[in-house]
Amino acid sequence: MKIGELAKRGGLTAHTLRFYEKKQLLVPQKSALNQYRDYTADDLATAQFIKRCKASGFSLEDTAALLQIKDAKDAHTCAEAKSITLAKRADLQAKITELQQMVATLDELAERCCGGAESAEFCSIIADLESRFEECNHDAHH
Amino acid sequence: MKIGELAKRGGLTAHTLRFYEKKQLLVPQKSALNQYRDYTADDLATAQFIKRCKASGFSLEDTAALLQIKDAKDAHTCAEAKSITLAKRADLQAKITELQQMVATLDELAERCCGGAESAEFCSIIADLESRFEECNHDAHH
DNA sequence: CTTGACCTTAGAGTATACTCTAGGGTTTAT
DNA sequence: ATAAACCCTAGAGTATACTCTAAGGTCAAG
Ligand SMILES: [Zn+2]
Ligand SMILES: [Zn+2]
Ligand SMILES: [Zn+2]
Ligand SMILES: [Zn+2]
Repeated sequence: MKIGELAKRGGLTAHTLRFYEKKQLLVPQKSALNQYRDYTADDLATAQFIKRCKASGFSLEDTAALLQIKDAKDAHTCAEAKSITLAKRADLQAKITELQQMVATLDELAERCCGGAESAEFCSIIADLESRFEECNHDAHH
Repeated sequence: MKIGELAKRGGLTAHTLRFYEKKQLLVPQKSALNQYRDYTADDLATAQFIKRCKASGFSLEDTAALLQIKDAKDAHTCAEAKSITLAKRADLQAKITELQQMVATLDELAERCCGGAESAEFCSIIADLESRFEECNHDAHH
C-alpha cells in the first residue's frame, strides 16, 4: 500500500512515516516503477508496534532497540527487553517524583494567596518567589 | 557586578544569563565604558526569583509573566498570580497522570517477562507490544 | 486531457531551555 | 608588558519528536 493508506490505517501522518523512515524505524520497499513507498501488512504491524511503544512511554531510541529485538528475536533475550522496560520505568518514576514535588510547591504557593482582584503588592505567591516568605497580607488590601 | 560574579553568586552560568537577557527576563545595565553588563543586587534577586520559578515548575514564559507582576505589583493582582500558579499546577498534574499511566503499562509489561538470558522469541514484552498479548512462554525457553 | 488528489526529495521550522563556538576586545596581576 | 582570566556579539548546536514547505512528478476519474 502507499504511504497515505498506511497513514490512514495506522492513525498517523505520511510526514511522520517519512520521519520514522529517516530514523530507520520503519523502512518500506520502494516501487521500482515510480519510487513510491510500498508498505506491506507487516509494515502496518510495525507502525502499530511503534505507536504502542510511544503510548508506553518509550522514546524513539528505545523503540528502535525494541524493534531490533522484535525483528530478530533469536538474536536477543528477555533480559534485554526487560532491561529497557525497567530503565524506562525508572526514568518515568523519577520524572513523576520531580513533578509531584513541583505540584506540592505550587500548592503551597497557591493556598496562601487570596486570588482576589486586589493589587499584587502583598501577594504571597510573589513574595514567596522573592523568598521573602511573608503571608499574603490580606489586611493590607482587603 | 559583572556577569561572572552574578553567575557565581546566583548559581548559574554567564551563558544562561545572556540567554535570559535575550528572553527579556533579566536585562542589566551596561557600562558606558566597555559595554560590559553591570548587574545590581536587585538583578541578583531577580536571578534567584527566576531560579525559584524554575524549581516550582514554571516555564520561562510563565516566569516572564511572574516577573512582570513582581516588577509592577501595583499594576497586577493576586488573581493573576494565582491563575498562573493554578494553571501550571493543572498542567503538571495532567502530565503526572499521563506518566503514571505509562508506568502502569510498563509494570504490566515487565511483570510478565522472565528477564532471563533466553531468546526473546517468546518474550511477553515484545508480544504485548506486537499486540499478540500472549504470556511470556516460559516453558518454551526455560 | 485536464484537474485534483496523491506521491517524491531536501531541507527548514516548531517548541523548550539552554549550551557552546568563533573571533575579538578588556582587565588584572605579576 | 605580557599572560591569564574575563568580557563582548552573533550565531550555531543540542535534545526530542515531529511538522511543514517548496518545487515538482504521478495517478485516477470524468
Ligand atoms: Zn491577596
Ligand atoms: Zn496573592
Ligand atoms: Zn522469558
Ligand atoms: Zn520476556
